[in-house]
Amino acid sequence: MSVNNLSQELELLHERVCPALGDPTRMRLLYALAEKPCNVAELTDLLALPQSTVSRHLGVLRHRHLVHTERRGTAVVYSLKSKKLIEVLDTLREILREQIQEENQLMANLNPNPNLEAIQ
Amino acid sequence: MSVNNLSQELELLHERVCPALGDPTRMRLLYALAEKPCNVAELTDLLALPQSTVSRHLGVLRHRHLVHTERRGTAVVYSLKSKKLIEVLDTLREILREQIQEENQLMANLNPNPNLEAIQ
DNA sequence: TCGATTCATCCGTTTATCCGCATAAAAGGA
DNA sequence: TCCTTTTATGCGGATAAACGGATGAATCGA
Repeated sequence: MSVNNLSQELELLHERVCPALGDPTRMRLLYALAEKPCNVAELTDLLALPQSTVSRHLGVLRHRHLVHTERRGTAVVYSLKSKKLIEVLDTLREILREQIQEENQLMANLNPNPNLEAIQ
Repeated sequence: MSVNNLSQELELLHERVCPALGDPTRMRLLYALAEKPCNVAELTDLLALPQSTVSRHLGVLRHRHLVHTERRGTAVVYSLKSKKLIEVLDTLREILREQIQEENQLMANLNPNPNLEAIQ
């Protein structure tokens, strides 16, 4: 398979990689797996969500080859295939933090001393 | 505003940053703006899509404060607020390329000499 | 003030995604 | 073989997102 132009490559990216980042539950799963490999039951406990929900989200990651799976008896152990998704998530969190900081700055300028006003 | 735990932060990320990466048209817009600031008409030409479609996608980026806008007469010039989104996209493309390479490897193992077979 | 230009938004339609119960499928032990 | 444990999926309903034509809003020049 080859990718001929940017537009086509981004289409592929949207199908095959981006869905990993499109849901907060999947992001939590990725961070959990970055800590250590886990089976579905462990992840279900950790996230405190129904098993079918967790399995479905893991399926999204698995079908896109973003995680590795290994059967251990009746259990299936999931692990992260590449740390790069975590790098990406960390960078996105930096962007979020910069945004929030910028908002706070704006608020401070509009309302120089909110505490005093709230007290009095 | 403050973020107390990972789960909550990821929820915020999903609302405020991830939508930028959730659509191939928006990714194209981000790459276009990384080259140089553009107004909507220029982007509409570049992407060869209806103006309303382009404007709507720009709105998604603008409402999340991921791009800067400046009115120039009747035109509105959009520019990228941070290069970090481009870094993220580039890393995602690396992940995609690794995936594709891995698939090709698998194919090669299953079918050691596809060219010969195709010819003969 | 009146058109022309440029952009944002409204609207109805279509498509995609998420949820979780219920159930199927896979594996192991009795 | 039958039961238990663990995981994956079928299904229907709810929600969110994308699409693009039509229209509204902002700005400029005449």
